[in-house]
Amino acid sequence: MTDTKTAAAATTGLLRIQEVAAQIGATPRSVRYWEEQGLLTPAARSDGDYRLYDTTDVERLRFIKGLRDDAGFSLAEVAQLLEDEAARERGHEAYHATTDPAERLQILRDRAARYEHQIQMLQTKIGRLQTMVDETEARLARENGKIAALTADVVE
Amino acid sequence: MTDTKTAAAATTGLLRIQEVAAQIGATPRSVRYWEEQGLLTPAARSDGDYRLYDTTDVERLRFIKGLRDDAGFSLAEVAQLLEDEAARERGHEAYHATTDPAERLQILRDRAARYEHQIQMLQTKIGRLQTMVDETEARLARENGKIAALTADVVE
DNA sequence: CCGAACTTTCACGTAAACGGCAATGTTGCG
DNA sequence: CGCAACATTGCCGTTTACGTGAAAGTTCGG
Repeated sequence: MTDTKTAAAATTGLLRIQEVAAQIGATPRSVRYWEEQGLLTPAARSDGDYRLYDTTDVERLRFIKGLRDDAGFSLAEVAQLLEDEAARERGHEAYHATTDPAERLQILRDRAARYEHQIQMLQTKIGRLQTMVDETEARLARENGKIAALTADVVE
Repeated sequence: MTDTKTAAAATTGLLRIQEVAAQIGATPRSVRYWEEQGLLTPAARSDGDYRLYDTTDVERLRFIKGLRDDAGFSLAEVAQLLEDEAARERGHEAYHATTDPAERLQILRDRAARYEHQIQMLQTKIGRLQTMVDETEARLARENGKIAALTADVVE
């Protein structure tokens, strides 16, 4: 049977720091540090001031972790990439509910532009890595050439 | 006219630390640190114990820099990837000149295997980055969908 | 309502990857 | 050979990205 903690999480849809940390493969300390550096703000706080995260938070955290571990960006660079996306999103949430379509469009277009920028950065990095692969493959081919020559020698 | 320093470099084919550092876009300090961490050993030393680098050293340094800056590997990981390639190469240089073809083949195959391993690592990283690109593109598509819907609303 | 487990903030500690001296030695054009 | 420019080996300082308690508060099943 699911315990109340899990049930509470199920009903509210909010997770505590350890749960999200586990989900993304990080430590609570890291998550707090990332918040300290302005990379995200938990969706809510409990009565006792516990950090509570929703699914978009988790998605964002996952992205942050990917940018750091996989792409090798520094937290400062990650901050740049994400800008204050979260702040804007929350800030615009109210906006979004009340303002006219033109405003909404602006917000959506901004977000789309940020995504495009992120894709750009990632692809630039992929390009550099691909160059390294190409160079290494060239070296490999050279070695294979030598190997072929030698084996021919040996056989002959 | 080229000065004697440059001429000396031209005749010997060996460069001093500042020159190689400039060529690869690093500082002499970094290059010394990398050496300290066992990532390479300069081809030679001058009478006065100046570090002297040859072209394979430069190639190696460039690769190290790429692995760190582009691929985001730690120096420890770079060391793993390169193993003690340099040591082996220099150690085998004599071997290479005297030993039988079978020995030579072994050396060449080892090197080829290391290259293949390096390519593997790099492609794994590329894969992870590509995944991130895909996810971001999915988000972008969602935003574009919303944008389309909204513009339709506005137009209608 | 109690205790175990979890969380909070604050503070200090640390490993990695250098930067920046200082004191001393080396190179090499003039 | 003399001197400016560069190099060498220490060694300490710095930044980044957390780790590791400490002290106190919160949650929640029993």
